[in-house]
Amino acid sequence: MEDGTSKALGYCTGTEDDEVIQWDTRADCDVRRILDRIADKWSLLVIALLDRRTMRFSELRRAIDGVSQRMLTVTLRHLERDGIISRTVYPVVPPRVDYELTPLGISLHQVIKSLVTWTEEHQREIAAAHEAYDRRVAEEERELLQSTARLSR
Amino acid sequence: MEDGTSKALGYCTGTEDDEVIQWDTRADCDVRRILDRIADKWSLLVIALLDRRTMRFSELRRAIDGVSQRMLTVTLRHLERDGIISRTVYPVVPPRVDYELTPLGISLHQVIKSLVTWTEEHQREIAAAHEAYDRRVAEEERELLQSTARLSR
DNA sequence: CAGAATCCGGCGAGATACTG
DNA sequence: CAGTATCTCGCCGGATTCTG
Repeated sequence: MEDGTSKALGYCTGTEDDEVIQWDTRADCDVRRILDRIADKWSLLVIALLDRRTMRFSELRRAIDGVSQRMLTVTLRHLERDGIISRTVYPVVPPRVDYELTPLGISLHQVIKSLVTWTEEHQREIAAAHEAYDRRVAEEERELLQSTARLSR
Repeated sequence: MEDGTSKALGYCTGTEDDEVIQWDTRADCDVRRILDRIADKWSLLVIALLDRRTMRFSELRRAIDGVSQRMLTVTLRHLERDGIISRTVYPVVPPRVDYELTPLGISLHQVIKSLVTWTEEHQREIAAAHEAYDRRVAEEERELLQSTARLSR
């Protein structure tokens, strides 16, 4: 846990050449953490769901449907540690735990939204790029096969 | 390769309940791809570096310093397939390959920048959250140990 | 120089079983 | 209900070796 933090710091402070790079390599340590968090398979879903209201563990589990209880726990712990969500335990039987976005989490959600918007706006371009790329690769493969056949005859 | 795409599509279209979730689960397929890309350990660096100018393979390799040639290749292929960067091969000896951001890549870089900005603006809050969380966990651990000791005596 | 191919070690994620 | 604990297995990423 703590050694992960220290390792990240060491890695970042260990940048010996500050010639070309300006904001990215330095920001790497912090940016990477956040990016890894929001790019995490489940974090996005959790943040999106909690944007509407506070939810219980099993509620999230059912809503996401596909997440293992372990990964949901891990995800929630990470988000909590980052201050993105808050966790409230009610000392009742049966146990009840509520999760909700913190102000920090809400502001993060705004940024994420803009990213999602960008993606939605450009998904056709990306899909087209995929097609073009795959077609080009297939074409090159065919040419390669033909030239090989030409050599062997 | 291609089965990955079909699998992702199948996974996404396989959402049977459209009750609570609105933009995220549907966007999951496309958003996830982009997020996985920009959250990828090296993609960010590549995009940031290419923002300034076109670069050769070995230039990127040297600039990033820490990336293996394999991962750089994989990263570049992914970005190329997504239409984020373009790859230009010059048929000369020794071989020369230039990489540069496409218009799509440039626009993505803008969005990423805003995310980085958010991160930079909130890194202190996040660090504080980390400290608070770790302190709280340590505290609970201590209490647990004390109650255990109390029981055993 | 710019990769492709291969092998391999670590760890992240799933499944299962157990607790308060 | 809301988790922990443990085990296993897949695959991701690094190192190495080989081409055009």
